[in-house]
Amino acid sequence: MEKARSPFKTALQKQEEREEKRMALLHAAAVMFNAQGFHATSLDDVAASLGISKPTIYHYLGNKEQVLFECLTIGLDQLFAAADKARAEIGTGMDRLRIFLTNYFFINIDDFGRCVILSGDDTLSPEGVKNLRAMKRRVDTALRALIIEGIDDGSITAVDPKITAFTLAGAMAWPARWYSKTGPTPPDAMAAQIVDSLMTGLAPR
Amino acid sequence: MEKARSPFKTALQKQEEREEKRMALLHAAAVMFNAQGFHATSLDDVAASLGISKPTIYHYLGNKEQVLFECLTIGLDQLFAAADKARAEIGTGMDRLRIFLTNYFFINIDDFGRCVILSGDDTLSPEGVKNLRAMKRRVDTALRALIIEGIDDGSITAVDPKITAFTLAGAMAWPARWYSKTGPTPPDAMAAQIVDSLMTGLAPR
DNA sequence: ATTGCAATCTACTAATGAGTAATATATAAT
DNA sequence: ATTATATATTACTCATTAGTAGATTGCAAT
Repeated sequence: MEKARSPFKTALQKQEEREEKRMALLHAAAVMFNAQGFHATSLDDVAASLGISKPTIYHYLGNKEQVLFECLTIGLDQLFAAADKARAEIGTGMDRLRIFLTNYFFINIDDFGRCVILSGDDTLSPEGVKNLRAMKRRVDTALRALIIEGIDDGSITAVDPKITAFTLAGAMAWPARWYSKTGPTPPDAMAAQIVDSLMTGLAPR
Repeated sequence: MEKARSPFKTALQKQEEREEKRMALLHAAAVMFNAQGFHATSLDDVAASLGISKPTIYHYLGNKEQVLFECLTIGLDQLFAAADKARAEIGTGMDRLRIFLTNYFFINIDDFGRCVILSGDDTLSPEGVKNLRAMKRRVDTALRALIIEGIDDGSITAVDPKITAFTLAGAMAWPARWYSKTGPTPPDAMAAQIVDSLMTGLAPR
């Protein structure tokens, strides 16, 4: 027999509710940071957009910089997870690079990923910048590794991995600035077009 | 016989002095906007960096948004001039595209060009955004024209001009975020590497 | 001389927004 | 019952900063 639905919450449920609220706050903040920029967004506005008051944000997340830092961490974690997953895939280096870049695109046009691209390093404290840089470096390293593996197995033409990683990252980051999911070209199609175009450039000849 | 150097200035000299001061103000503002972001930079700070007071900025430039708008206009004018010049050059479409992109790089790592890339559209009033968009579109149009000319004369492989223009723009914009002129790789070398890498991708096969 | 204009300052205002203190309520634990 | 903890609020403080008013100085033209 099922337990009757009870209004009395278990510890686990409360934990989950808290986490859900935390995420809702972060998401609301990310959206507003992306739309208006970090400094132009007040925590009062973020709170108001969820129908709550500012101190509640402090209760769940701490100060404004921490809010941003959490958003960036989520975005970067997504990128890193995508890199890990792509690297574990079977296929040539180019195959796996294509998979990674496609997901890179999806993450970059998502709220937390956009945050990573749109926030300048300048917004954080020196401490925060250091942590952020380290996370970004991990993603860059993974990207380079994929390129190198492709060169080694002959699926990618001989290029400079470092420069190539930068140009690819730049090309993938740019859409965060202008692409709208609700525009004429749906995300899948846009990702395919951009990634195809880049892959053509990297194909052996 | 030469005129004696006189401390009494002609109208022209005064005009020039004014213009020089105006530019010095814009440059100082651009540098600080790039380093800390628009909203995190106060006009008091900009003024202080030149040893003057805030009202002087208002005397020369008007309000804060106008200061930014001027900076952006200068950067975009530089880009457009580079495009014009490249298009007037002789050589294949690819040759001219290479010339344009190389200069695009130099402009983008310069103070006013950086401003264009680092400032989100969000910072300006709706009016300003409209003007800015129009200027950006002109540059994008020129870039696409070069790509199309290259495809037509066979110096560039058949690609989608729109998508290619976006990926190129993204790849060229990215260095504004991380490249430092005083780092290990000098601007010329960095430009050459990046542009070469992109051109390889566009070469016919 | 006087009037006007350009450049610059000091000293304000008015608004905004980060962060906190004190408080209220509800639930959970003892 | 009582005490502690989590959630959320109102109502502040304090610092920052865009923008302005008004004064000052000096040069230039009449």
